[in-house]
Amino acid sequence: MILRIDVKSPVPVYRQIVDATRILLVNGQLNPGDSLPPVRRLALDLGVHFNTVAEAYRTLEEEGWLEIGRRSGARVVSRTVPNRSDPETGEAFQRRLREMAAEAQAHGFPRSRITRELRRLADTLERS
Amino acid sequence: MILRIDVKSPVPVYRQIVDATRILLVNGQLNPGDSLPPVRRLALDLGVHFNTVAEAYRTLEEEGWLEIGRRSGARVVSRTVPNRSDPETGEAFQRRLREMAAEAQAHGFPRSRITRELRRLADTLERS
DNA sequence: CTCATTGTACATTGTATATGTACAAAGTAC
DNA sequence: GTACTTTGTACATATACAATGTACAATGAG
Repeated sequence: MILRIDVKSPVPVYRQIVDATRILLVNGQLNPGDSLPPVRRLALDLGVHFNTVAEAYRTLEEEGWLEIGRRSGARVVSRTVPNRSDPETGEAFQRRLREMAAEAQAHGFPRSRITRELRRLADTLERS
Repeated sequence: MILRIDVKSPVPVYRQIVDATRILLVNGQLNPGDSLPPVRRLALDLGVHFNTVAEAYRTLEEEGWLEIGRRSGARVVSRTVPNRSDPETGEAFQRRLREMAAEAQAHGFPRSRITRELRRLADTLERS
C-alpha cells in the first residue's frame, strides 16, 4: 500500500492515513478480503510511529471498513453503506467545498483551474 | 458580519472564522475599505473569547486581506493576489477534493448529489 | 508447546487551541 | 493638552489531542 503523508501538514498524520485509505476503499482499489500491512510495517514506510498507524486502522474499523484481529491484522470487510444520509452531511460538504475554493483562489489558483478540477472530479465519479 | 461557527467541530474556531471570512472576501461581499467588527463585539456574537477572534484577524492579516490598527480596528485592504500559484497548491486542492468526495460517499451521500454539488459550484464560480 | 508476529493499553511528552488578565496604543471629548 | 474610552496585543495558564515509548496480550505457525 502506497500512501503519501506530510508531517508538516496541520492535518494529523493518523487522519491523513484514514483519508488516503478511504479513497482506496471507495474507489475499489481495496476490496473485501484484502489485507492491510501490519502497523509496524506501514509505520516504517511512512516514517511514523506504529501507534499512529494503529489509531488510523481503529478509526477505519469504527467506520465499518475494517476488521482487526490480534494476529490476523487488518482486513477489509464488506461494508453496508449508511443509506440514510443526514442533511448535515450535505450542508457540511457544500460549505467545505466553498471554503476550499475560496482558499485556492486566495493562493492565486486561477478560477478557471478550480472549475476545471471540480468538473473533472464530477466526471470521474460519474464514470466509475 | 454574520458568521456561523460550530464549537463542536474538530476544526478550530479561529480557523472557522478565517475560512468563513475568506469566502466573503473572495466573493466581494467584503471589499477594501470595509471595517470588520471589533474583536470583542464579534466574539460576543459568536460566543467565544475575543482573543480567539483576534487570532483569526491576525491570520487574515498575514494572508494580506486586512490591516489592523490599535484603535482603528480591522479594515479590508486591496490585496495583490499571488499570481504565481505553486504547483503544490494545485495538487493539494485535487487531493483534498478527492478526500472529501470519498468521505461524503462513506457517509452514504449519493454519488449523484456529489457530482451535482461539484458542478453547481463550478457554475457559480464561472458566473461571478 | 513454543515462539514470533500481530494489535492493545497506557503513561509521557510536545504542540496547539481557547481563555483570563493585564497592558499599550490611539482616537475623542472636554 | 489631558483624561478617558475603545481598540488590539502580550503572555501566562488550562485543557485537549496528537505522537511517541514501552510493556503487554492474543493468536497463528512450526
